Amino acid sequence: MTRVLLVEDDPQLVRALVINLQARHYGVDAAPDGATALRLAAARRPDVVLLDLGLPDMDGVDIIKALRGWSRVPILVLSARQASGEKVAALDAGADDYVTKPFSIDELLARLRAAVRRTEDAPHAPGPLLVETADFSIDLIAKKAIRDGQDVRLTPTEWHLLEILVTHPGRLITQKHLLQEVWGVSQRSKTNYLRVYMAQLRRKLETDPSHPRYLITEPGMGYRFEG
Amino acid sequence: MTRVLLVEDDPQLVRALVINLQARHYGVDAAPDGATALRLAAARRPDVVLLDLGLPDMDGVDIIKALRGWSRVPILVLSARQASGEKVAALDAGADDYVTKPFSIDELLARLRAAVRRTEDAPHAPGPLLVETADFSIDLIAKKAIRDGQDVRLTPTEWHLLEILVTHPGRLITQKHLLQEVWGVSQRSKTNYLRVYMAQLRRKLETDPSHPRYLITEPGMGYRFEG
DNA sequence: AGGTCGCGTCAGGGTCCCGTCAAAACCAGG
DNA sequence: CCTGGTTTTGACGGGACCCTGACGCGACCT
Repeated sequence: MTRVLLVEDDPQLVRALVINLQARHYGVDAAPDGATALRLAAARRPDVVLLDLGLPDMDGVDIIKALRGWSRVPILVLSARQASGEKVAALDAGADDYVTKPFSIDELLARLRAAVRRTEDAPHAPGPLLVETADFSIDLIAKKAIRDGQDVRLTPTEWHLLEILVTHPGRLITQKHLLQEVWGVSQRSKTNYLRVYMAQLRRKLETDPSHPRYLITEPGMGYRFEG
Repeated sequence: MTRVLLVEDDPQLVRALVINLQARHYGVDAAPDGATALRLAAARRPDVVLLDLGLPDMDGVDIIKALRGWSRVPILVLSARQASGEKVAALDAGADDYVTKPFSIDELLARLRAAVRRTEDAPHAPGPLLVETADFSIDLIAKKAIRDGQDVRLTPTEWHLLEILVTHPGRLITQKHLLQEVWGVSQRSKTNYLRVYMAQLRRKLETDPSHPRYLITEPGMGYRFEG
């Protein structure tokens, strides 16, 4: 059974959608706000997320980013905003689709089927929520790094960088990609950023920062996390 | 470079989109009708398809079905029809997204980025992503070479050269082509580059570098990778 | 048999890249 | 306005990488 996480604060709309979804044999969890949504997403591991952007407690784009930090679950955004700027922001933050209210229920269901179909075709194992090594462990949901039983304090930039690396274990990530993702620039002239922050991360996580075991440099190309 | 196949019969819209796409460094092929579209899709293997449903020669849904018969390339549908029935039919036939005209160009580009991003994360075999031999194996997406269970460290130039050879197994690659691709020069006077770097690669990958089994020299012509 | 051409090998030097440190600029909260 | 933490710079030393030229060898041609 396909499990849907419905994130929506309007009880009336929730009721209507739940009825429709259950009639099509989807399993539905509902969350009225962002905090609940993130908690449920981690606990229930839905196959697809329906996300209303107009939530009381959090900005919608932040929810998308938070989810994308550890999961690649398809995200369909529902919103009353028709402005293209909103759409672009949500899609670039990692959403898969954007439907403006009011929408046809048939269309929504078709878009939902399309999103689910894609993940069936390419059965990517759902990303781990906890990355563990012999020396430290990274909790992607709680956004915490733990080393020798102690919490390691990471700044937002450090975390963003680390997140990209550990969610693609073994993969080489090019400097261009990292700069684009974390700083929004793709100029090769600012590789100092990378050098400084990689040094920070190694100092905080590696047992021997000058001979890193996990955060590996590939000269001239980029960096890689070895698990 | 990301290659887009644009299927659209309105020359004015084609022109506008081509300009916008090329400005963002996409490679664009254009097809004015369904038959051309299918031929180009097979010949050029685009990374994403922009498909107008209102073509002169074929029904749009049939084009989607024909494509889906052999390819999972993301398909973004453009259409003037707002009726949800059309959308449902297109999406259920295998389309990934459906944008109604008139659309904001920014939104279209954002949806296109979203579609491309998905395939990057889960690369569904545009070729073999893992090249294996009896002595070593090459992981093309992680950019890693492994020999006897050990990681082999390759420099950017070495990797670039190796990548070209192993992605065309058995094929002879001319010196001119290799020089052009890796060093941007096609002068035959600099074949020393090739000699030096081929020697490096053999030393790192072959069990008997002076009698290579995989990285074969074709005297006077070029090199070939034997799988 | 001698010559030529193309290839493999090696080592040195110049250049670019990376790690490191520290100071300046920035920002949010009190 | 001040303060602590964070991000952005700049400078520097060491090492990795790329280019280059020289040499030897074998194949092929004459």
